[in-house]
Amino acid sequence: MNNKEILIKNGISPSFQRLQVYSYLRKNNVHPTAFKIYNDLKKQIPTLSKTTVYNVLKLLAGKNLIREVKIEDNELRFDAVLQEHGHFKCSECGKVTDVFYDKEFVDFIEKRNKITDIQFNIIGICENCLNNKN
Amino acid sequence: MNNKEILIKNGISPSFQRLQVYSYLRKNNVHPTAFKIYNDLKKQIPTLSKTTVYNVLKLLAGKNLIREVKIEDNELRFDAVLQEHGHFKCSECGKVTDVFYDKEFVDFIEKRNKITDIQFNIIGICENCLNNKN
DNA sequence: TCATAATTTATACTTATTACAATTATGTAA
DNA sequence: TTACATAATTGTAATAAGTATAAATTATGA
Repeated sequence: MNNKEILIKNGISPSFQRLQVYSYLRKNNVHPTAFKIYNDLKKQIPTLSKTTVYNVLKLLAGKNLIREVKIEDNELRFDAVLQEHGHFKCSECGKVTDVFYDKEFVDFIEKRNKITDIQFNIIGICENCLNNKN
Repeated sequence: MNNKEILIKNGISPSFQRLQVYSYLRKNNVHPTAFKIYNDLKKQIPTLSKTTVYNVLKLLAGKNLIREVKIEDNELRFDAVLQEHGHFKCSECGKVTDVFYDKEFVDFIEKRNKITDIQFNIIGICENCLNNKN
């Protein structure tokens, strides 16, 4: 199923801009901010508006096609990998990588509460940056 | 060791405002936002400035006496419970409660990377709100 | 008491996100 | 095809959290 079909299946009419934003997120799996998405896509779509990007992101997140990722203040990032996982952000190089964790204790919480979102973010310095320092 | 002594021990001169903010966080373990702290304390300290609250919070966080907790956009919350744990925020009543989790896989990550902060936030509907609905 | 440093305060600024109204595109019935 | 209704996009202005800055106040120590 391609990106266009996924949008349609989720009740989103696949306009050009929506398809571009969604495709960008699925291709560039780097947890970009809204501004980065806007900035990168503007090269291909010069008329693109920042509001559109925010609208589309909100729409996609509402349909659970992407996930909002909150790591640092003033930057909401987005992720098209839906499998349950956390994130590690290197405070040196800024890269955000995925961290997959055991579901056991999440299941425990889920027994009594209704979970709608999990944000698991680890901030630190990655192996690569640690080595480059010495 | 009382709050004043803790501040001194961590190299923070215990001014009235600093002591008030720190004591507030230790007493009111509800993960308040900076604005809530400011608003509540202003009743006792009418001259209190928002900037002071932000300054003190930053100072305390820098000395690891409190932890910044990022759960939803546009609201940075603060926590004086330093034991490693996550948070569950009920999207109905807004309450934030603590969730303690197994350290095993964090240790795994720590073997190769340097961890400076962990943000583990679960958003959902709490038992209480689920029951009240029916 | 006075000088100096530390702290607090008020104001202005930055920046991510949202609200809103105007414009443009799209799909359908005549 | 045309006209119209609806949906989508755009640009601008507003909102609000957090920060920078500098002035004012307070504390400290000789």
